[in-house]
Amino acid sequence: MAKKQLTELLRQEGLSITSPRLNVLAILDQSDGPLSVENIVEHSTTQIPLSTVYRVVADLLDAKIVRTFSSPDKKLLVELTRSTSGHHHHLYCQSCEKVFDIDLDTKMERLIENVIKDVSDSHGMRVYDHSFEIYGTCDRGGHHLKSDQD
Amino acid sequence: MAKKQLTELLRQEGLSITSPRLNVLAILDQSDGPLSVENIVEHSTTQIPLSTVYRVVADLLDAKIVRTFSSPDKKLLVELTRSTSGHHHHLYCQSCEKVFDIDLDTKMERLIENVIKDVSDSHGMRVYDHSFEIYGTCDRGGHHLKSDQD
DNA sequence: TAAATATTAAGAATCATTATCATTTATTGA
DNA sequence: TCAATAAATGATAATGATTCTTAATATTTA
Repeated sequence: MAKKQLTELLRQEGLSITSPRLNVLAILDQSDGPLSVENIVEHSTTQIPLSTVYRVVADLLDAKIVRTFSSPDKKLLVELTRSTSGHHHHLYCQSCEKVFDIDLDTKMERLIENVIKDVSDSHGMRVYDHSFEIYGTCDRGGHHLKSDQD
Repeated sequence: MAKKQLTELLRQEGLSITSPRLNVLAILDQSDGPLSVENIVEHSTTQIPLSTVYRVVADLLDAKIVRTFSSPDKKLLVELTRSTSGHHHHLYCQSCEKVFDIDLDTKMERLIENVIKDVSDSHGMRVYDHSFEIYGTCDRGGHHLKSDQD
C-alpha cells in the first residue's frame, strides 16, 4: 500500500500524521501476518523506541486501524484491521514463533455462533468477543526446541 | 476432598508433602472454577508468598495435577486437572473477573478436530493444543459477585 | 534419630508494558 | 509562510506479573 493511502488512513480517523505512525503502519502493511511489538522494532529501518511503538499501537487500536491480541507467551500482537476480512482466528507456531491467520468456513463460523449463543444464554452473559486458537510446531529441521520433556 | 486424598495425590506423583502444596491444592479443590495466583493467595488463611505459589503451581503442573492457562489480561490461571474431564474451554466475565469452564458437545468437538486437521495439513504443522474462549460481561452493574470463603 | 536431600520464604532480578516529562514535531490560523 | 498552540516523541523511570537466588527449614531416607 502506498504511503499516501496510509496517510489517508490516519487522516480519516482524525489522527495526526507522524513518522512513527506511518513507519509502524508501513511495517504492518508489508507483513504477511500479525507482528509483536518487538518484531515491529526489528523490521524498522530507522531507530524507534519500544515505548513509542506501544503508544502508537494503542492510538491505532483506539482508532480501530489495528487489532491486537496476545500470543501464548503473553506478548502483544498487532495486525492491520483492513488486512483481514471480518472475524478470524490464529495458528501459532512454537518452533518458529510465527503467527498465521486462519479463516473458518461459513458453516463453522455459524456453528461457533450457535455455541456462543447457548453458552451466553445459560450463563446470562453479554458476549463481546471470542477466539479460537491452534498451537503447533512446523517441524523444520533447522530450529531445535528447548527440551522440556516430562 | 479430604486432606488425606490431596496428600495421596502428591505422593502418587512422587512429590514430597509440604504445607504450601497441600494449602494450594485445598484452595483449588474448594474452588468452583479456575483461580489466579493472586486469588490463591487471597483465599489462603495462612500467609503464603506469591513466589511460593508460582513455584508450587509449576511443580503441580509438571506432575499434571493442575492445568494452567492465561486470562485475557494475561494472568496465570490454575485449576485441578481432576476437576474437569478432558479438554474444555473457557468463558471469561469482564465485569466480575471470573472464569467458567464450558463444555462443548461431542459433535462440536469433532467439528473442531476436523478444522484443526485441515489447518494443520495445509500449513504442514504438528498441532499440540487448541483453545476456544468466549469473552463477555455478566451485566451486574460492574459489581463483584460472591466470594465463597475468605 | 541423623544425615542427605528437597523445599520454602523473602526479596532481588527480569520481562513486558505503561507512565512521566522535557523536547521535538505537527497543526492551525493570521 | 510563520509563529502560536497543541500533540506526539524519545529517554527513562515506574509498574505488574513472573522467575530466580540463597540462606534457612522442612521432608525424606537410611
